[in-house]
Amino acid sequence: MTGTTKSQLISSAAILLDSGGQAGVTLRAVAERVGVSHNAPYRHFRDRSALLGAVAEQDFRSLSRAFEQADAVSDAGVAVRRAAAALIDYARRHPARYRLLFSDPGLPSDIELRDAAFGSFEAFSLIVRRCQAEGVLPSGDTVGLTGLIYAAIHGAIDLELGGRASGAKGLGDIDATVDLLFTLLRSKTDRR
Amino acid sequence: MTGTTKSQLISSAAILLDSGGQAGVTLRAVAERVGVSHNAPYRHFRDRSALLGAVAEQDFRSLSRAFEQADAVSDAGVAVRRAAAALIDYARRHPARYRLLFSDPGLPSDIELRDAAFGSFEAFSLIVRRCQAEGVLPSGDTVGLTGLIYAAIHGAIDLELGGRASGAKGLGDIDATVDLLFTLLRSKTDRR
DNA sequence: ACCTGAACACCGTTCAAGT
DNA sequence: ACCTGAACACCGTTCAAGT
Repeated sequence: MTGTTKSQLISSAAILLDSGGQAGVTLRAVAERVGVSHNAPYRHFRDRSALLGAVAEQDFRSLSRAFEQADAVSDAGVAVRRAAAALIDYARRHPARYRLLFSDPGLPSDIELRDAAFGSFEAFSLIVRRCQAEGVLPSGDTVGLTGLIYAAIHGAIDLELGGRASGAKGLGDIDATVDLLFTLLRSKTDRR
Repeated sequence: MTGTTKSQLISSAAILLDSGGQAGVTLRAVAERVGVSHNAPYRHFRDRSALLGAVAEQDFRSLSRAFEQADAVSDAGVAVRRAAAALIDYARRHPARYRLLFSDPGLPSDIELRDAAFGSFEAFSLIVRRCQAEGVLPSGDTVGLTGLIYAAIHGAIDLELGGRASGAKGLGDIDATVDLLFTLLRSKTDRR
C-alpha cells in the first residue's frame, strides 16, 4: 500500500466495500487497514460519507475512461454495446461500489462528485449520438435517449444485484434485458 | 394505533422509513412508537431485517392490487401507463420504502417475500400481455419484455431518488424517460 | 499539518428473569 | 406466549492533547 494517507484511506474503503459491502466500511476498519488511529480519517474527510464520496468520484472517472475506450471502436453499434458491457462488468465485479455510485442517496452533494457522475453520463451520450448518426439508434433528443438507455441498464443491474427477480425468466438476466433493449431500438430505427 | 403488537411494529417501521429513511428505523425507535420495550420486537421478528422484510412484503402486495386496478381499464395502452404511474407515485411518496422493496440487498430471502415480489411483477406482466395482444407493444416473449419495461422504469426512479443525474435534462426526469420508452416501443409495434 | 487516546451517545443483539 | 431490564460489543463523532 503506497501513496498519501488520504489516497490509502480511499483505496482501503474501496477494498472493504468489495469484501464486506457498505456495512463492512467502518471508519475503524478503514483506519486499521492503513495502520492509523481510528479517528485519523477525520483529518482528511469531514465524515464517513465524504470518504465514500471520494471512492465514488474515483470510480466515476474510471468509468468515464472505460466509456471513452469503448468509443474508440469504429462501429458505433458495437461501441455502445461495449460501453454497456463495461458498466455491467463493473457492477458484477464491485456490486457494493456500483450501488454506491448509482443508488446511494446518502452521498455528499459536492460539485466534484456531481461533475464526475455527469462526466461519465456525457461520455456515454457521445456514443449514443454516434449511433444516431449512423442510424443504429432512433434519432431525436440525444440526452433523453441516453437517459432511457442508462435507466434501463441501471434498472436491470440493480434488480439483479438486489436479488429481486431471480426465479423469473427474463427478470434478473441483465444481458437478456440489455440485448432486448438494443434489438427493439435498432429495429425501430431500421424502418424509419 | 390498533391491531396486534406485531402489526403495529410493522406499520411503525413503515412510518419511520417515510420520516427518517433506513437510518431512522432503529428497533428502539420502532418499539418506543408502539409503547413497548426496546427488545420486544425480537418476540415477533428474528432481527431488524426480518421486520423490514415484513414491511416490504406488505407493500409488494399493495402494489399488486394497484396493478390489478390499473388492469381494469379497458384500453390496454392506458392501463400499462396507469400501472407505471402507480409505481412512480408510490416511489415518490415513499422513497425509502421503494428502495427497500426494489434495491435493498439486505432483505431476508424467505419464500413469502419472494412470492409477494414476484406477484407484483406478474400482475404487471398481465397488462403487458394485453398490450401485446392489442398491438400497442411489440410481440414476443412477454416476461422478457416486462423485464425490460420494469427495469427501465425502476432505473429511472432509482437514478432520480439517488439524486444522481439531476442537472442533466432528460436524466432524472422520470416521466420523460417513461414516456419515451412507451413512445419508442409503440412506434416499433405500429409498423410490424 | 497530522495524529492519538479517551470519552459520549447510540445501536443491534443476547440473556436471565418475570407474568 | 409475551415482555422487561441489564449487559455486551460495536459504531460515528468530538475533544483535548501531543509532535
